[in-house]
Amino acid sequence: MSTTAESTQDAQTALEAHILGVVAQAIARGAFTGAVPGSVRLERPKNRDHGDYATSIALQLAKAAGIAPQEVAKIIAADLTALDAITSVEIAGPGFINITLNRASQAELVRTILVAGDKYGHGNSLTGVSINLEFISANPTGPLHLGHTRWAAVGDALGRVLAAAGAKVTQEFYINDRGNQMDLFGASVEAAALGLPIPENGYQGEYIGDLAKTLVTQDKSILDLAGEARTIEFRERAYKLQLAQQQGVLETFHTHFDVWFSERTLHESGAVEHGMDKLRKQGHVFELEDATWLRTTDYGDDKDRVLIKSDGSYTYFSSDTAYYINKRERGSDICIYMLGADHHGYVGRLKATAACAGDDPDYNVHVLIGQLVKIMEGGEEVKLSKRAGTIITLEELVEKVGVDAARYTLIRYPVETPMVLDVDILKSNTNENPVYYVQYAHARIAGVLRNAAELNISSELADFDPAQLSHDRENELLGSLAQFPRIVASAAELREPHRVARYLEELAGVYHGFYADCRVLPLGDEPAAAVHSARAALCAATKQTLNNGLQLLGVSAPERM
RNA sequence: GCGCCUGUAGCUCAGUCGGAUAGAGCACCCGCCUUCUAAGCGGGUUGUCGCAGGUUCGAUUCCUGCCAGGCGCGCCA
Repeated sequence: MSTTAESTQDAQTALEAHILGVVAQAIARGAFTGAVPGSVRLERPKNRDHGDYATSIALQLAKAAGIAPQEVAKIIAADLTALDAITSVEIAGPGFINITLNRASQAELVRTILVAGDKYGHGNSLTGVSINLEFISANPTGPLHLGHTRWAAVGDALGRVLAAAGAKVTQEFYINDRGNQMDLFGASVEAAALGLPIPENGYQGEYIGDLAKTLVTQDKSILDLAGEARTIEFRERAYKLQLAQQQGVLETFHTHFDVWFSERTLHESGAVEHGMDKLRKQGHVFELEDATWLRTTDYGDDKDRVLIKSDGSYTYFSSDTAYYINKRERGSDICIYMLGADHHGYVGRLKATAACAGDDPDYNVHVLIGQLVKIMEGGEEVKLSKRAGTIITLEELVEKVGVDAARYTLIRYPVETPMVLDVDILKSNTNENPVYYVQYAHARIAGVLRNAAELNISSELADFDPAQLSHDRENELLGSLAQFPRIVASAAELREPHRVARYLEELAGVYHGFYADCRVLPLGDEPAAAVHSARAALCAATKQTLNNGLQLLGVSAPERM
């Protein structure tokens, strides 16, 4: 194996390729019969007695070979031992091949990590792919609530993960600033300002009164207007205020958007007509009972969808289709939608819309459906209701538990998990939150490295001797650090940023174990030795990896706690 | 009725292409600070992986059916 940084960075991949070569050779020379597999997968055994890596390839090949899996394993194992980086190869159980690597060669990973710095873990599996990531997309008619908050955290983290995998990511918020809801919103604020009852189905929250007050305080002359002009003015000004409020809250939540896309502009710019032309040319638009429809049933939707109602007005769906086409024309290869479970019925029509536009719905459209978040408080489920005033806003959650804990807690579960947040635990017992476990590991290392610097213990690569790292705990830590790049790659590929959080918890645990058993700095009058520098460098590499991982989640990596 | 999601320890939940004795945190019990952060470490207790079949060397994982819970099926947005 070469000693370049690149091949070291993914020693596992190199080893997998090597084993595949060995298998291919064995089959070629007739050691056993069968087809050469497409790939060989190594896994990290749960039990450390099973070596650093294990593969079940012999079990898979045994049937075609017509001999016992153990025999196949023996043939493969015999050729593997020739590799320098491999210390031992053992056959265990029904035919697993367990591989133990040379510790010094594994320790070279420290060099890889420190050279890569904040790029460690980044890859190129999505290089050249342009991804539009749309999430939250709330009406600008009120504060962001808990459902939005889950997407704010997960969406932003996913964007970071996709970018780390090499994709060109556009994080986008679609502002639903058109239609009945906006009108009701404006009328509600107007009514509040005038001291009139809120219109039927209008917005009831306290914030409506606050908005009204703010608007009147800002400019009393708005009350001099009359009729429709006044209603419109309230709507427009309240819209601006509410949107700015959402934007401000998201900024403090470290959730970034590259594009704030207004639904209105789709109509004003002619994008809706343009989109419809395109669909018409593809031959999927038809007229029925004075309405204009898109034949989404051509592509698996349960029913066709109306684009233009019989009264001549456009449906929300028409905006959606135009928006999709617009995204694609702006250069996005893949459009990711993050929707709540109450919108899962949209998947079919979104995919069908893409197909109607001539795209491949399996590639160009990816819809993530997030289950709703349940809230427990005082041992009871809090029913979220705008009318009853029991919605929990993003702002409130952050006030209660802080940005880091809120983001981390929401990110660490797969979105299809209907999660239950116990506000009491988050409020009263924040130490139990795993985010502190991970952050503490980072802060602990920072402390060690500060002390190392005072003692003139180098954690620099120039003084790094990989042969010093041979303790089981060091080896375990190196093994865990080595996983990071493929964790990031799989999180990106599967669109599951929670994998990064779970990995960080594991890494932090492994570090804490190392810390307990391996003294990094010299004790008392003990002279500084090479092992201290090596361990300090290992600490620096771990700190870098934790930092990179937390960065992907948008959670801070504190130097002190 | 049709469709999507979920069902794993007392609680909250991990467990991508099927792998070895199914894991973590919390909770409970017992140890560990006269030197690098005890927000930590080590040990112990806790399971019909919803139920029943099927596929195979092997199923928590894949397939089918059923049960339970959540959500959705507008010329609303």
